[in-house]
Amino acid sequence: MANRPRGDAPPAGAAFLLPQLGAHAADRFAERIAPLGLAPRHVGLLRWISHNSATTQRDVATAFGVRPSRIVVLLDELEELGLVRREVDPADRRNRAVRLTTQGRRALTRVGQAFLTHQNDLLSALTSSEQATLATLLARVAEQQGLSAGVHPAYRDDHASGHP
Amino acid sequence: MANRPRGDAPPAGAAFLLPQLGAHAADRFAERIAPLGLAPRHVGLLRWISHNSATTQRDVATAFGVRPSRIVVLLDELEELGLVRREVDPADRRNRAVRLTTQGRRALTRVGQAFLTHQNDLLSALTSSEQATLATLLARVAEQQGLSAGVHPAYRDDHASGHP
DNA sequence: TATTGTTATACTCTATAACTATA
DNA sequence: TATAGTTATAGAGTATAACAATA
Repeated sequence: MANRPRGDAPPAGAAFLLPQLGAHAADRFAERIAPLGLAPRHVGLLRWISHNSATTQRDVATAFGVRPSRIVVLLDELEELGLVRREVDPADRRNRAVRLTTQGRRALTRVGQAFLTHQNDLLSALTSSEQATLATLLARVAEQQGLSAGVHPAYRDDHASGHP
Repeated sequence: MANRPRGDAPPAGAAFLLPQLGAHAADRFAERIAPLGLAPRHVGLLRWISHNSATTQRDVATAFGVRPSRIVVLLDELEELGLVRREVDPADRRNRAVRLTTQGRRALTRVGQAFLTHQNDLLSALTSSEQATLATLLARVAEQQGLSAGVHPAYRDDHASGHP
């Protein structure tokens, strides 16, 4: 697929390679978890829920910096797969306590395995010490650019601040 | 925007950072060229046209591995901006010879400047020798993963092979 | 009949805003 | 009235397929 346009010396710097490789990595990972019925956008959410049992949807939305209605859709999909449960909070019936099901926990384990396989394959061109160097350099760039460490690009949102 | 979900030790390996930083880099570059009326998906096309004057749209589609109708839309946008011209080939009136206008050449220059600024900012956390190391490592990963050097992720397509 | 380019249609993902129910 | 969650609507971007013009 996609031959290289001939007759054009392409830039080979990191700034050009990053979007290319980033999209590639995301695609490969997506392929690996697709059989589980999951997409990358679900993974961060699953992880969050597994670590913050019974959070409210509002909390999730705030934590990821997205609108509540976005969370609704994602949770619908996860609930459809039986990986997540919404329970009305008896104390304040407006709140939903979101929890992982047993299936959800199992799915998260499989996602973790898929990620390790993916990682191995993606970086197989490099020795482990080179992989570490790469990770360090990327982490420094990420930090300087103000990227928060745990947030997957799938949760980008424009609403950022203020009024809905 | 998008706080880091608390209580969760995030993976910090290259495989996790790549999609995150790749998306970030793409977004930042997109912001820089947006004032020109351009998006990342236009850039590779502009560059191709500048190096292969009077190509046919079919050739472009083949080179980028996308369907011809995709090229139509992109060229419509570039023509709208006055950066590109389609000329009917008198020899075979089915073909359109695509050329950069003077404005198109100027735009491409500005895009190049924008890219340099972008690159400087994006990698400012690293020394130049570290930037070179990063580029080398990324290039090796890209090559092993079968990524062709000149193709921007904006041109990904699923049709890959065979029959339309 | 085969090929180039175009148009029309549909689908995915997400953002925005209106709405319901609780409080 | 204010807040949690939901539903409805709309928009961007792209894939797919039907189509017209030309060969």
